[in-house]
Amino acid sequence: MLLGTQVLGALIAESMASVEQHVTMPQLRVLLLARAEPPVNLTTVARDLRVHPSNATRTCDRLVAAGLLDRRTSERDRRQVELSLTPTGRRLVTKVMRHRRRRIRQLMGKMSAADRAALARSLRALADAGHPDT
Amino acid sequence: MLLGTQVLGALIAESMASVEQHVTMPQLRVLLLARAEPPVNLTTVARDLRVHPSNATRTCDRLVAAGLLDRRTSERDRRQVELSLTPTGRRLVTKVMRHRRRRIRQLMGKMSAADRAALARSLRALADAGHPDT
DNA sequence: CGCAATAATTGCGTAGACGCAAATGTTGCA
DNA sequence: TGCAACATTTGCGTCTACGCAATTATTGCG
Repeated sequence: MLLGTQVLGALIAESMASVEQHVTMPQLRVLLLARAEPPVNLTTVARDLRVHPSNATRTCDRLVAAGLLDRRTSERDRRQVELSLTPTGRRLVTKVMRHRRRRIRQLMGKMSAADRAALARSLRALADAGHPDT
Repeated sequence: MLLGTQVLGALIAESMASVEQHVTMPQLRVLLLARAEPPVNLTTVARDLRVHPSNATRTCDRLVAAGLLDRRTSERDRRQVELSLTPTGRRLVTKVMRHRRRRIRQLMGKMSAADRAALARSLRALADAGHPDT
């Protein structure tokens, strides 16, 4: 069990780290969050990353500066900001995910078709367990 | 598939990050490496972490300062160093792994027994695929 | 209206990770 | 022996992450 997560962990860490993608883990997490449920406000980001709001602000600063994230003040509540991906940001996330998918496929390629199918089923069950909503 | 890795990824990242354990990811990776095949030399660490040797040195500096790692010059080749865990370091790694095991068990607790068994089997197959030796 | 609560930002300080270049010590081979 | 190759370290500079305290802008309620 731990062995499996060891492999997956290393794999995910590697592709998530998005080595050549020029984004750090916290940055990628913000992008993923912004992609999942836009528009996101800063408090949500801070809560999700479990960091102080000031850090969330600065991480977003960098993403905005990098042209990956769009930050605008909300119409409904002008205290809040609305964060969403720019087209470039969307492309980058897609690229990172594709890279990750490729690595996973590469690893799984060494398994038998049956094992592969079983793994997919199991991970789906795990996903359902860990993320009941949606 | 990706969903599953998403869940596992978050989980692993969280427990690996070893939030309250006072070690960073690179540090933990060094400790795990040193535990897996001691004694490790610095070049190996640098290669494994894919960083410049100077960084490996400094990460080890911190671990030594923290009393988690033992660094001594090799007898056979006095250019090299031999890195190994101190008792404290060993205890810490054990603690981190136990924490991680607990989190995994907690998550898997929400799955049916059958799903759980299937997942364990699949991950073992994955581990074998990604790590044929041993 | 006035004021407390809320959202975000900014200034400030700290720590870790990282790369590069230069320096040091050690080994092994011509 | 002498020198090139190797292992590690040190000095230096940069970047990101992070927390805390103080500040600004905005909202909503008594």
